[in-house]
Amino acid sequence: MHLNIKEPTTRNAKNTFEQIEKAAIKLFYKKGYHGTTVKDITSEAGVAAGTFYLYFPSKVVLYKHILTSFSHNIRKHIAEKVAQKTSRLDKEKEGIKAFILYAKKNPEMYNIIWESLYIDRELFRDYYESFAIRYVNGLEKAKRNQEIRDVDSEIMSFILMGITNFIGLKVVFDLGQDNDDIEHIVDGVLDLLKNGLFTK
Amino acid sequence: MHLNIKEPTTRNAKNTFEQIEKAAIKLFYKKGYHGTTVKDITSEAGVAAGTFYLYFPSKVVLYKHILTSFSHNIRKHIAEKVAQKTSRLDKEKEGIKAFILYAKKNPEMYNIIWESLYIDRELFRDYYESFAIRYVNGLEKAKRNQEIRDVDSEIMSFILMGITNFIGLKVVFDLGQDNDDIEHIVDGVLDLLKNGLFTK
DNA sequence: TCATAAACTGAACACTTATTCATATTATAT
DNA sequence: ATATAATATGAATAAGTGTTCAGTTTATGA
Repeated sequence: MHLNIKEPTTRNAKNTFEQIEKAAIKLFYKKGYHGTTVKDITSEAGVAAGTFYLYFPSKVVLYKHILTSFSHNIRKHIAEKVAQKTSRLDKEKEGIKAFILYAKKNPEMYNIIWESLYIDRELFRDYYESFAIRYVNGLEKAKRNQEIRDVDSEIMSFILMGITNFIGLKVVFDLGQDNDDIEHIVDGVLDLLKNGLFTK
Repeated sequence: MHLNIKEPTTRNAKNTFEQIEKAAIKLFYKKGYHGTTVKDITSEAGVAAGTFYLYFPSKVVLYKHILTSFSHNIRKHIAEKVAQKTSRLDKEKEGIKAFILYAKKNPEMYNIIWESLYIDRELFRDYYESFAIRYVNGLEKAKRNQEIRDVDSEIMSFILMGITNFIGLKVVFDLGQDNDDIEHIVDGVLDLLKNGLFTK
């Protein structure tokens, strides 16, 4: 996917570029993609409207650029954290924890990734489908090592993505209570993965 | 929440009203709220642009009306199905199944409910927070009956909502494979709730 | 120092779109 | 049958917004 973004060369230009990115992330989060005008972005960034088009050919390209960047960062962040652990249980725990902490620190991520469903449905599909594929690989490996039971990996990957996403949603939007005790929340998830929900 | 919708009285007017609703659901699903114009809706409904304003004071009010209606219907549908079962395990299974089947039959629901995050964040909050409260009540009762383990009900309710939502997402958007075998998918979820993920 | 390129400006343009309203048609009830 | 209310029309309006561009400022390198 070529976005035709003009990368800045000089230091000043790099700063302008970054100010525009930063302003857009802030505003897309706060007011959504459609609720944010190019004027809003350039004002927030402290530059003139025309400056926007020195770097980005259109508003939607800036959005895609930010989405791609977020998508990249969250994956990388989780992968790095998970790689430090050896057992699948520890990997799962670390992955969930990393996701939630990242979401808490970057609350914009949610709005921006989910909003892709209403801006470019293919991006949305790609994001979750490729995330799922990665997950399936990890689960298959764990199955071979007999660390996890003989589950349908693809279904399980969507289950696990659903859990982390909705727990993240709870934390980011502060739905319900006790959203500061991340350890407790992660333990709650791990408890289910270890012991199930029902009594025997 | 008063939407100031003018309910139609005569039979013909009722038909017009419904055509507008139907057209809007179709188009909001296909092109999103912002991608759909009032002209689009009235054309699809086969009426003139001005007719829209006989019934709805604005485009956003129509959206809220549809969202409220969907939100009502899905809850009622699940509640009815769940009420037929006695054990918590059967209730959970039936609830998940009902949600997925409803989502498959009404794929518009997803777009429309999730899009509320970008149209009226309070509606989004209310939807998930009240859904969670209902869930918590059910889980607390099951805990008292010792049908489920001593889990944090609120965390568990977001876990369960996340699972059903993302499994629904998979089915509706046909992500990955085997999205026609709903029984198999539901069994996959129940397997986790019964036995957890990890080997002992 | 000075020529050249890069970066920036902001008013103007072109287009879209939610909403209004004067007018016309259709249904209802007496 | 006819007055009245309900329903419908669609062109006009008014406001907003993504994008362009001619002109200006700033940085660079020889």
